[in-house]
Amino acid sequence: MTVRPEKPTLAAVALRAGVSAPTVSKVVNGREDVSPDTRARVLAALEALGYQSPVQRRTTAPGQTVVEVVFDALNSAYAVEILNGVLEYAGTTDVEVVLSVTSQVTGAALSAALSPERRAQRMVDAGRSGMIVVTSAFSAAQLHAFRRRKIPVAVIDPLNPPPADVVSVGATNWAGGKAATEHLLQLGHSRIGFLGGPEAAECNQARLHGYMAALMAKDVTVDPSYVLSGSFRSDHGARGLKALLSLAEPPTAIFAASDSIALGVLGEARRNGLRIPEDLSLVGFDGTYQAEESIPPLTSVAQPLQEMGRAALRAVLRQLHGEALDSQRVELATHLVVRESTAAPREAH
Amino acid sequence: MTVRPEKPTLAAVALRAGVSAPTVSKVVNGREDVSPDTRARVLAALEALGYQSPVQRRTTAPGQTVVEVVFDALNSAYAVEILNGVLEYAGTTDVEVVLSVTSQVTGAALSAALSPERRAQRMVDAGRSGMIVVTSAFSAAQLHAFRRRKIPVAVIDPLNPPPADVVSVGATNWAGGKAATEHLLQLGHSRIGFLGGPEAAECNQARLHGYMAALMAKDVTVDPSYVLSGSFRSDHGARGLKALLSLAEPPTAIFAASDSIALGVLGEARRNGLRIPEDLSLVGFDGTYQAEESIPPLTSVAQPLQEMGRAALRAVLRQLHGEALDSQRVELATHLVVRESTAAPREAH
DNA sequence: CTGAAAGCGCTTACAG
DNA sequence: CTGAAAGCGCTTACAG
Repeated sequence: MTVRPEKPTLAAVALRAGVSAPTVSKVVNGREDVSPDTRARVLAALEALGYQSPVQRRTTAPGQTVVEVVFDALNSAYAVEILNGVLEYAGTTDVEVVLSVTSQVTGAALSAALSPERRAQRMVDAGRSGMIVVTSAFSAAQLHAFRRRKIPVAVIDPLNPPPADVVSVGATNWAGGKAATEHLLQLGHSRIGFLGGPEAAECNQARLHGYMAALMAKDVTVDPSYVLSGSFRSDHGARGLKALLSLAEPPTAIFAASDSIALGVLGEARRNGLRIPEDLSLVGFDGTYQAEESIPPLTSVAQPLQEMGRAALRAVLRQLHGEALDSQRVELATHLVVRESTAAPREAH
Repeated sequence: MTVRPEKPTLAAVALRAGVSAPTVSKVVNGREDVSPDTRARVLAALEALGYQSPVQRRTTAPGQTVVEVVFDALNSAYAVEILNGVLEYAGTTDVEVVLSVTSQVTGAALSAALSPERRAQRMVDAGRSGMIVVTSAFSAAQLHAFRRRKIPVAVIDPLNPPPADVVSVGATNWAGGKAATEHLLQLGHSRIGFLGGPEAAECNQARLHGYMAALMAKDVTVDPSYVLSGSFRSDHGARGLKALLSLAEPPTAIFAASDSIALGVLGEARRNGLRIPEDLSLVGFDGTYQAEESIPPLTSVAQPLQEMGRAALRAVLRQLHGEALDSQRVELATHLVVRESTAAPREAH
């Protein structure tokens, strides 16, 4: 827990502020009968010594470790798998998991209204031992505010690049993107489309660059009209396929940067009478049960999502206990799982 | 919060136990130097007065409402939708959501070792304001222990019938089962199979009886070999279809008691070259995005899962605030959503 | 093992 | 407004 060893007392604050203990007590408890001048001096001393009133301390359960997991939304198998990993490790380490979701209308409005400092202070007051932030955009100022209050944070696949000193957990996205594309190249495809997630997301960029690296290694030129970033949701897959099919020379294979995107492609293909894999090969990313259970089962780059959840919690607990981290960046291996959505192109020679 | 108005002091406990305050202090703090006899008397007095040590009180954040949501497992769209409903309402009411899952190996072992009383006491010590139990089997003794400690509980679709005085939230399962079956009858099917969830689960029984009611209303005899209960997971759907197809006269339509079961049927049908809906009509239950995104999109009985989550939290908060409940049983409406997995049977006349 | 006494951190009631 | 004094709930150190 590495807290200030000597917990400051009311008397210590009083001494520093040059007032009596009862006066400090009044300020702490929000009484009115204190002169503005005295109040200011006491507040300064309170802040300087980091005093916590019994009521404040009450909200900080000592001994019990509470980690808040923040998702932008809990609407994908990807998110649920990560959560399950966190929960599993939390169960073995007696850690409480508080769950929150930022995309909720009211929640978002509320947190938007809070300054980074106030938000971080809220976490302290609520007794959070640490935080895991998944797929959300956190400002550097916010992450900094947490650090200043000694709340360990780990981010998983953040939507924006985190500051260098924040622990981040992810998968080998570049290698995964490369493996997916190489698989399609090996089958004989050369017109390969890429349907990506949010352009700013680092994990998406890595997948895109893996895709480009594989193409360039085979001297296949990257056709910019084949690359469509947007979101990890299935509607992007449906719209993306529509756009690709309207090209003069549509791709014969698609690498989708998430299984959800791939499922959107699958649905749109069906509506257009395109068979998969006969007319179009399709590779997804994530390797959730969605890939396994889809019809046809999806070739996909599997991420160890549960392991990522566990790794994030492990990193938070390590920081909390003042242990050294092996690395500020934990990167777990992806691997291509070939199922039935990929085959040689029809016009292959 | 309706807590005991006079919070009991160490001195009061000492008086009742006939010992001095320091002795009670030792017992509370787990010191060894107390005779077993004295310890027993003090513990009895502690229990009788409901004394909480400062450390215990510290874990009970006053003002902050913390609700624990307990799932047997977080492995279905059904569970995730309910959770999202809870989270959404929690966000608007400033309630903290602690998440736990009982099916985890370690977690299950741990809670199995705990007596109902100790488990309930843990919840009190951990400062839980209330609990929402989803699809889990809780013993009457456990639910009783919570009630004795004034922790409001709401159960959603419990695996075992809860005691009459426990608030339960569910959907109109009987009506939903009836609607699904009537839809198939109307299309001209008369050989309709039922693939159900756990036999003991009340929601499953209601769906089964709705199915039977619809058949009986049309004077269709219920063929017992057409009714296969088991689990809500997809593997039950795959095995169930296999079993039904091995019958001398297989059904021409199947009502699956969950979308996951239906997806299992879909996969197995595909492996057997059976087209849906041409060769076999299929109705699911739950109406999650899985039904919407499957190929073909699944006709399904939609449950208002998010609303169920919200209703459960609302019921917990009502009890917490000492407000009267409209009903011990909240039952929300289901409705049939017809998509593309149902059609008239081939040999219809 | 037990508890009278001292002490700690904080709050309350009130004199100035 | 301020703080000396009294008091509260609990713990600690130690005599018996």
